[in-house]
Amino acid sequence: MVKKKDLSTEEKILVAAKKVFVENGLSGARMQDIADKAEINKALLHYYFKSKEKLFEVIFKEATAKLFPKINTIFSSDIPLFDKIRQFTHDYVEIVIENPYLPLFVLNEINKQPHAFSQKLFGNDQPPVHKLSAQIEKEIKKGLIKPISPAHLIINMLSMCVFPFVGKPMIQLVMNIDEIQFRNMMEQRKTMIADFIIASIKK
Amino acid sequence: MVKKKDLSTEEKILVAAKKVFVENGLSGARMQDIADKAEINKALLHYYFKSKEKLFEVIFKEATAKLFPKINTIFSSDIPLFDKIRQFTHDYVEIVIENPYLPLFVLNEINKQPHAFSQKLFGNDQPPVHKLSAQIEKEIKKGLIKPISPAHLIINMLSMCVFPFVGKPMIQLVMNIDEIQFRNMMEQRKTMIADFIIASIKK
DNA sequence: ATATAATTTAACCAAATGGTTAACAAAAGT
DNA sequence: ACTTTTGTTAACCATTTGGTTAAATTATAT
Repeated sequence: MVKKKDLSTEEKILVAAKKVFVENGLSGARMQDIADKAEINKALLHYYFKSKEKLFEVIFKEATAKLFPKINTIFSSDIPLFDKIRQFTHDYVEIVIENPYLPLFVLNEINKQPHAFSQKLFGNDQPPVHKLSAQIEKEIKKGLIKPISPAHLIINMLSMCVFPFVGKPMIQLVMNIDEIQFRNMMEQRKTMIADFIIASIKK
Repeated sequence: MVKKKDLSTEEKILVAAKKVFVENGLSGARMQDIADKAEINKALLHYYFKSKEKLFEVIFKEATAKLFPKINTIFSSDIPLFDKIRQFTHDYVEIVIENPYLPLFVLNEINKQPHAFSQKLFGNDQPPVHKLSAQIEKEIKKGLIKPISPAHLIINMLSMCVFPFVGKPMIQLVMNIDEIQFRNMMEQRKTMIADFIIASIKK
């Protein structure tokens, strides 16, 4: 457990802000709440980060920086399809296990301002789905996997990786499981998702 | 297109409130905004629904009433497993296509207050997963499908049904598709998800 | 030591926000 | 006709909230 006393004021603010923003969203977060959690005066927040929006942007960028580059890298890497599926699902679930509240937070904000976000995340580059899509198409043509729309396959994969975290409280409710059981299940999903997908598409 | 003039004041409020709450969440929604959209005075909101929270609760209940009872019914119905999977995924995707913004809205609020929500939704009854779980276990023992944890299978199914809507703007961004293309894909998923699952688990 | 820059705080402010009040209008009972 | 209930509004209020200011304290450089 890291004690806040060991951190610089700026770090303390970031730790506190992350928690408050992720729990409450942009509009639900209170600057006073962040200040209290960071054990500083509210004016200091504005001294370090000019406004609520500016502070939020820092937190949000940190969050997306964790969640997106990995997709990019693996999607466009040069390994065989099944390996790619195994690696992506494993690594992605691992990332999200370490940051279980980020997906819902990020998805919310993308929903609220898709345009602003698109530019920020991808700039002028094309998102990296095409390479993976092409790879899937090629495997189908070669007769190595069953026919399936690449878009759907990718959506399925992403869904099974991310959704359990977005729907965590609901899943815990419906399935009546506690934190530890949930965590264990997510650990299992690191390999289970790939097995499930590959079983479905391999000939 | 239904004109608001034809609706009673209460209905006008509900229509407006649903839109504002679903778009902005509880904390992000403004009572004035709802009043404006319903073309009434703000005080009337408090005349019909005592407070913001009360109004929210009505909207929220309406939303969950759409999303949850279906799960219940199908999960505990007495049809063969594959039929059940086909029916659930089809019906559920259909419901969510008609209400694409409800899942994110509902998941957010469950996240913010899981306890209050649990009681409201299920009361004292057990959630209805057990029957489906048992059915899956039985099929595995009979050797009709490959071994898989029922919990994971159910989570996978739910993920593929719901996530595309929760992550809609992100998916549109990453895959570079417009509203119509997205809608078409979701239509396809009514049958595709079941095919995908069954292909994975059948022997 | 002294001047300069970086941190930190208490007090304050304007705008936004949920909610109330009192008066008025329309509808429904009698 | 008139009394009561229901529906509607403008004006107002208290609180919350993001943000500012000016002064004080601490660290840093000269």
